[in-house]
Amino acid sequence: MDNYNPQEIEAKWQKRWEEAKLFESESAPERKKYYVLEMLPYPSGDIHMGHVRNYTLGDALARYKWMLGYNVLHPIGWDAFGLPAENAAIKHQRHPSEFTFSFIDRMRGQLKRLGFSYDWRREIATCKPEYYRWNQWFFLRMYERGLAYRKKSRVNWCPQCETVLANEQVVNGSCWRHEDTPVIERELEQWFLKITAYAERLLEDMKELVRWPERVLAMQQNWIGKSKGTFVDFTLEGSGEPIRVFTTRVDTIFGCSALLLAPEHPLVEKLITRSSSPAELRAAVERVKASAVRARVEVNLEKQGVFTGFNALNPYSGKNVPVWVANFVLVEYGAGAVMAVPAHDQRDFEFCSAYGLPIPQVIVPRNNEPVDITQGAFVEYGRLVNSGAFSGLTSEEAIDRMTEEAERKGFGQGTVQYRIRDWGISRQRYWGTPIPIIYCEKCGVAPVPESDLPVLLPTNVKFTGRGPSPLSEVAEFVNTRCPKCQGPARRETDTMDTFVDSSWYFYRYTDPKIATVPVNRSEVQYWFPVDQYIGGIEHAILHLIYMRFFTKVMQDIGLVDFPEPVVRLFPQGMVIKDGAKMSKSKGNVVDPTQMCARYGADTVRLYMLFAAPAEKDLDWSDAGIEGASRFLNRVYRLVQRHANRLRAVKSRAGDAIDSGGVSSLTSAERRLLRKTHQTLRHITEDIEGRWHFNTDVAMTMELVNELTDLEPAAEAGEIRPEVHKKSLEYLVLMLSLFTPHLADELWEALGHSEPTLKVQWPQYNPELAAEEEIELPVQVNGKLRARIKVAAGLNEEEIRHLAQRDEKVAAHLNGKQVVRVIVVPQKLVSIVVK
RNA sequence: GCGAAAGUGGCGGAAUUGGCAGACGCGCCAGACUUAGGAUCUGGUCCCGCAAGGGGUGGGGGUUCGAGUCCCCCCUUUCGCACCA
Repeated sequence: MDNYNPQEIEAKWQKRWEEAKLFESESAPERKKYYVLEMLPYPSGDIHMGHVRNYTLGDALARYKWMLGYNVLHPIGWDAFGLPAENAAIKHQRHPSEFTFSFIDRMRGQLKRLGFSYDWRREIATCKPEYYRWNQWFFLRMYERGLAYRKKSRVNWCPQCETVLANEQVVNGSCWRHEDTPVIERELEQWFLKITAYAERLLEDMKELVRWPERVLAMQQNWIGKSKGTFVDFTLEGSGEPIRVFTTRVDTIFGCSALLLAPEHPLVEKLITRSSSPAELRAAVERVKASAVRARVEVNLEKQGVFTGFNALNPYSGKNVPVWVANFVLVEYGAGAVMAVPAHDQRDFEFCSAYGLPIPQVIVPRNNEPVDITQGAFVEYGRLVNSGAFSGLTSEEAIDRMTEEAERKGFGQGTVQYRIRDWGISRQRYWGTPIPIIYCEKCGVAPVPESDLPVLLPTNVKFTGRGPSPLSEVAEFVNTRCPKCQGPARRETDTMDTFVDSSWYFYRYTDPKIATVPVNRSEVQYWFPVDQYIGGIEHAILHLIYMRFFTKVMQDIGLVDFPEPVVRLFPQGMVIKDGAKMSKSKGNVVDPTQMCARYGADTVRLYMLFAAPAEKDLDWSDAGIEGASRFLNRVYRLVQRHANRLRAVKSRAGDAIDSGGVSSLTSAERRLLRKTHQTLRHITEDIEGRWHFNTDVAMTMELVNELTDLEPAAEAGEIRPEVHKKSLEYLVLMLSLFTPHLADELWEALGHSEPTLKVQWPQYNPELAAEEEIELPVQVNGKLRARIKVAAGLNEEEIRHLAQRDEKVAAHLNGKQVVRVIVVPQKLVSIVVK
């Protein structure tokens, strides 16, 4: 018998699968479909273990659904635009597309070496004009609808990337790609997508996402950050100009002791001009502003502010409060100004304490317990005091009534505010989708006509890594004609954030070559929604919220007729080594390709599934993969030992043995079939539900142990060949989800000609899976005293007697009074004595 | 600081609804085969104890016949958010 040779087996089956076009699927309205989607990789050079884990999970699911008879769509592609290729271009003075396409070729080979069941005909690369022209198309549609707009804005700038970062790409004040590079702020004219217009729908439609993990929804909810409150207009003393503040606690407004403006608030400049000592005030405001900028990067910076010298009138109390500029007030949220209520807001408390402003209490606890507001703010709801006509109301009542009054008298209104900001997509980079906009001196901003798409990236570009965007230095690109007046004009030279690419790529897979529209409606109709999406938790907010946003826009422009693209989401854990994320700098990277060369793809895949539950982090262990390899060797030898003998035997499928003629089985056969069907039951139920593939693998190991233990019985004729073969076949079919090459090899050895993917997933037989004799533990006063063996169907009364008659149990009952006997069917017996 | 998740042998992890804690694998120990073993096979392996027995799921309390699982308090770790008014 030959030894298990994964290299040979895997090459053989990959070739056959490809020749048989095994993983290619077409829409077929009469067939039930299943769309398995995995997050597409960035072509960074090599597949890493995180990808392998992600794709191994998807592959097991896809294979399972195939065997159940579904028409399965299982595609892959490349998230091919992005900074690393451009940075490499700067370093090596070669074009980013060279790196990108050679990396794609290399990584495609690595994925193929792993034998994943992709329909490679559907492969896409987002950096190809055939793809990115549709990014431009989407941009134009959004522009028409006012969803794409330009504004001058303060942006996060990463000095390392030399580009703008979206808010969500800033992690703890640093660039998400460069942990040690703090972002700085810059003012730039930028393109934005109006995701805020969809805030409510993004929130509302979460109700449909019942198969998404709670924590992802919680993160998104937090990110959208809806809060209900009231706008209140204070009046600037002297000029009478209104100053609007936003508050969620209008009930506390009688306790307001100052009005605080963000340093960037437009009124600040006016107040400086009108000030009696403008120079001094300007300098002070600049200091506050500087500390505010720092505070956005650092944490817990001290609250600072400066009094402007002006007062404003509180429309409820009729009292004047001083107007300050404060470093912790955000200009872009709410109204850019807040009322400071130190007794009932902790931040205001800290601020007012620092500057000696009064701290009047206007809320008392409902139960009238005293609170000490000299130590900190009382922030809970309660009952109003010292609040004029509103005194005595509860906070809830007061918020409603006071908001009503503001609306009636015209100095404010109820409002809903969101934390989410519009999505800035401009990047001062080359390797991305050009934004299809032309600037004409006469006509202003003009969108590129749809018939002129795509706006192609020029190829003759210098990558210096310095100065403005590379595109702005390519005259042939920049200089163009205005689509309206045909006069000379300039092109937009910024490119799009690559999150645009990944917001709709999964639609393109359904018909990746269609040249007339971004997505083929009838194909989408058939394949959507995505039944299962698998990927890293790190995309919980960014990618997964942009993707939802895009689908809603697509719904509005009539491309699709549903609001949510993904039914089920599974975020898998990271692959780590020695407790840390794998990274080149730490030198703890394990290369999947090397592991394939050493152990074979099946071993790598099995280990990925076995080492940890799929949603948890997986700590790579060299000893662990050895174990997986050893197991597959055992399986190979086990099946091959019997293959010759059993090849011609017809396994008993669907006949008396399977359909419940349990009494016709020998006890060894029963034992074997029980384990077989228990394993099948476990795996079937687990894939449909929990996704603890580690326990599925463990169960197949137990089955292999059982098959090994029963070999003497098989040799002695206590297990008929057709039963033995049946069990081995089921083992192979179950393993085919995890280790498909080995499974197909063994399936062939057992005398079959078709690949396991074409075989129907077996159904477990509950009667065969059931235990006939159960070992019941017996507890006396909560302590385990004995185990009794009883027939599975025995009634409670008989069990009760058997338990008490047991020798060891009786010894503990001796001389005591039995108070209670609890029989839990199938589980245990608990006897309480006094 | 706020929010979420988690804490089980030497290690990765099982225990799906409150019911035999430690499945399965790694490691380790002993043995078999062997010129050899980083191959393979067999047996053992939570702790204390010769045993009977006792203890044990981060710590402390509680509910229950019975708690890894439920409740309260505390500790630790990871992740997310971090002046959002």
